[in-house]
Amino acid sequence: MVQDSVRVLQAQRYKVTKPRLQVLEVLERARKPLSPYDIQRLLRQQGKYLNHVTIYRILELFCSLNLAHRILSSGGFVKCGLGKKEGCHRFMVCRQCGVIQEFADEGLCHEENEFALDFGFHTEYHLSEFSGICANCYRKQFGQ
Amino acid sequence: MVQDSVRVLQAQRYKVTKPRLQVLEVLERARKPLSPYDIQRLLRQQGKYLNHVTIYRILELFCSLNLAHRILSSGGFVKCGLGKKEGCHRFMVCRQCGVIQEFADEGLCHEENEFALDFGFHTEYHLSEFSGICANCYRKQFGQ
DNA sequence: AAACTAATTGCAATATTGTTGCGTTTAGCC
DNA sequence: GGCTAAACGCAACAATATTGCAATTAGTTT
Repeated sequence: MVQDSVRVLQAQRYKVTKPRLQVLEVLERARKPLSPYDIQRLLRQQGKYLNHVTIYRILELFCSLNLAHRILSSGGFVKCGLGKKEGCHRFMVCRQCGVIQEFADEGLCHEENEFALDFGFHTEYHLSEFSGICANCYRKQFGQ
Repeated sequence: MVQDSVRVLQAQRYKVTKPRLQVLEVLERARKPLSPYDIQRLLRQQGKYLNHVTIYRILELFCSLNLAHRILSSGGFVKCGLGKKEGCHRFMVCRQCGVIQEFADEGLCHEENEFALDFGFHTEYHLSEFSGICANCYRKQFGQ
């Protein structure tokens, strides 16, 4: 999975540096929104040090390349699934375990746009975040 | 409109103070997302001074009473339309003039929940923000 | 209308988060 | 191995947010 992101970097002539790989790995493993300072803390626990400025800049780059995305409700960053269409990001955040899932659904996107258009609003970009209980936590809590 | 909010405060035995009224009025008039410090600046221009801590606390209260809502994409606060169902806030933010419109749509909410449920995700709360061009700006730009 | 009291506000100090400029290091290339 | 632009680290700073406590005030009671 990290390898996919590396290919995107290379394709755009961005250097594949140690800091960038480290941030990718942390995001990959977490599968939860991490703030820049979260990332710094996690790396420090592995004996690796990155300056926070570096982390900010790396995350900025990743977002611009759609390798990462910012979860707005918490401010944290998550690794993006690749190949998602721009303009429609849908995240489900489990309030119990914090795990996030990313989805793209053409149909729903279209309907949302139509809905807005009924009010004369021309949507260019929309984001939705669902907060609730993920399948895993639900099973644990209520049995299957 | 401010009067509606005042009634909510009174109903819950919260004091109707000068600072709270001032914040309500600023939010009411702006119809755009304002950060705590935006609010402080705007009030100062009217010769009124509020400590930023006070503003933070007032906004926290307003959000808990559903009198205000935080727009996540910008971090600003907007005055809520009253009587909206909890669990479904939908905002359209005009990227040109910044104006926001709030909507509640049962049908769309339901569909989004169903969509999530297909992935085993039990939605409790979801928020969407649409960014685009409002009816007004669209008309100005492209004629009616 | 004055006094009372709990809620609210202001203040000071501090913590957290985010940004900028510049010198040093390093990845990708020859 | 050396070259060079890109990337990183550092220092300083700016903006945003939080906490504890003393002073004030809204709403009530007398």
